[in-house]
Amino acid sequence: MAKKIPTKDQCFYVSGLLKTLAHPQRLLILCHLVEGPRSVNELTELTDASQSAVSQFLGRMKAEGLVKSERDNQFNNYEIANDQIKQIIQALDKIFNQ
Amino acid sequence: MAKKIPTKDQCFYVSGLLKTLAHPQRLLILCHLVEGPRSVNELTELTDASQSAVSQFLGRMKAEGLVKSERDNQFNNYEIANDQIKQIIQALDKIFNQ
DNA sequence: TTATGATATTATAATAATCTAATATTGAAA
DNA sequence: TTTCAATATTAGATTATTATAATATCATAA
Repeated sequence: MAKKIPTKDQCFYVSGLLKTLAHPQRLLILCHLVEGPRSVNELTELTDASQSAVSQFLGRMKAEGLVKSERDNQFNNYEIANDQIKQIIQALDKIFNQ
Repeated sequence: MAKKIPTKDQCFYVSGLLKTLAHPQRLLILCHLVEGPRSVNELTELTDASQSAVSQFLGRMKAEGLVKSERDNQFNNYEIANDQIKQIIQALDKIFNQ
C-alpha cells in the first residue's frame, strides 16, 4: 500500500503542536510530566526558569491542549493532557535517548 | 529501572530540531522526502510556497542537519539527512495519521 | 484579619522568524 | 554567446516569541 502524505491541514495542526514542544524548558517540563503530575512549584524547581515563566509555559501548553491541570487547594497539579502527547515524548526519548 | 529525564543539553538540542520541524511547509517537505529524494522544483510544486521560500526552507534544514543535498547538474536533490530525522517523521505519522 | 506560600496575569523590551520581492548564480541548450 | 530553467541569495517589512519585572489573586495558617 502506498504511503499517505499528510494534508496541509494535518501539517498545520502537527506543526502547531511541535512549535509548542520546541522549547527547551517546555520540553523538559513535558518529560517530567510523563512521569506523573507535578505542581507549578515542583516544575519551577526542576527547570531553571522563573515561577512566572513556568506558569506561562504551562498556561500556553494548557491552552494548546498539551497538558491539563487539577487544583488541589493551593496547588495546581499539571499532567500530560492525552496519549498522543505522551507518545510524542516517548518517541523522542526512544530516538534520542538510546 | 528508573526513567531517565533528559539533561538540559539534550532538551536544547532536541527542541532546536523540533523548532525547525515546527513549520507546516517544512514538515510537509520532510514528509515528502521520507519517500525519497526530491528536487527543489518538485518540492516547490508539492507545497504552495514560492521557489524562494522553499529554497530558504531547505537551506535552513540543511544548515541544521535535517536534510542533505546532492547536485545532479542543474538539479539539486534533497533527502533526509539521517535516520533519527526519518524516525521522528515516521513516529509523528504513526501517532497522528492512524 | 494579617501574613504567607502558591500561582497567575500583565506589560514591555529584546530578539527571532516569516514572507515577499528583487536579483544573482549556474549549467545546458539553442 | 544568448537564452532559459533551476536554484540560491539578499534585503526588508511584518509579525511572533521570549524573558523579565512587577503586580495580582487566592487559599490557608497564624
